[in-house]
Amino acid sequence: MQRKSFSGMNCSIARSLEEVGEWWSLLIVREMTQGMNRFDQFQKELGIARNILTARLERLTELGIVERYPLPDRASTEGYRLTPKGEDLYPVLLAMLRWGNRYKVDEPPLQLVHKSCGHNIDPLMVCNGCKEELHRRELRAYFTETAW
Amino acid sequence: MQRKSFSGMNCSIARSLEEVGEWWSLLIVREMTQGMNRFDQFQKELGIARNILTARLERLTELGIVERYPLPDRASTEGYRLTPKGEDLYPVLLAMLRWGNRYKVDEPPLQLVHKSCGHNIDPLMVCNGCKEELHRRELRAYFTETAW
DNA sequence: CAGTATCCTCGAGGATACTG
DNA sequence: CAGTATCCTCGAGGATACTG
Repeated sequence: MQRKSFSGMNCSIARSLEEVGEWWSLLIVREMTQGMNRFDQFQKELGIARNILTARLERLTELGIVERYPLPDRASTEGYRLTPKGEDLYPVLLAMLRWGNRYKVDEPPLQLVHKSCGHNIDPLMVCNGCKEELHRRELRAYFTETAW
Repeated sequence: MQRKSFSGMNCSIARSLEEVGEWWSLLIVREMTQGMNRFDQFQKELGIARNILTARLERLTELGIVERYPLPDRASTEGYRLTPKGEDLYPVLLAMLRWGNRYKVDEPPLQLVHKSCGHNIDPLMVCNGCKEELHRRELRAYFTETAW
């Protein structure tokens, strides 16, 4: 990103985008949530250029979103997997999945099932206090009015 | 995006990124959730180049995320605001805000308050059925295993 | 104030051949 | 199989002067 530094923007969303707001990053993370863990799997699955994949994996590793680990079956190589920080991107993926499903009627939306309760999932963003769904007008920012 | 078409990817996340996965788009949407509605406000607030802002607003409008509307106070010009489709990006912003707050300890995280219950919010992604927080291992995709 | 027009930079991404 | 190396394209983004 050749944009001027956005770290000074004091905005968590801008900072998040700085780390994973680039196309392939989130898709790689998605693959990892699906259990993909090897270079060629990502490459084949996503159709990404090999050099770019190398660069993305390096960056995600630097940022602590991805880590290497020894593959149990194949002694020679290491796989990639999400760190806790990476796992924590799951809600972002869910939110995007939901939105994408909702506004792309041309393709059948993918339905997710919650194993523990059996429910078809429409992921909901709720307040951890009252468990009510969050809507933007019901929120107030704590320190400033406009900066997130 | 000069990537080959990702519409064939059959992945809601990819399709979402296709629409708003570009840096400025989500930040513009964020500004709109904060009530910003005029060209120069976005430009000044975000520090985005004017021609780029024009392009982004056009694209967001084409995609049905943003719409024009007559400004009540100033008769001559129209403002920009989110459509329902645009408003529905709110959970995505919340998920990113949460993640950004969580992993950027150097800056004081912005706290959100839920007006209706007074709680400090840590937005939670829950199952709409059982209201339990969603974790990736508890989900099963309905049609295919790997495609989201 | 809300853009449009012009010109420029540069990095993200692609393609592909090669290597331990 | 997991990359690295090379070379290339092109569009996103910036800066800035101008206009109704």
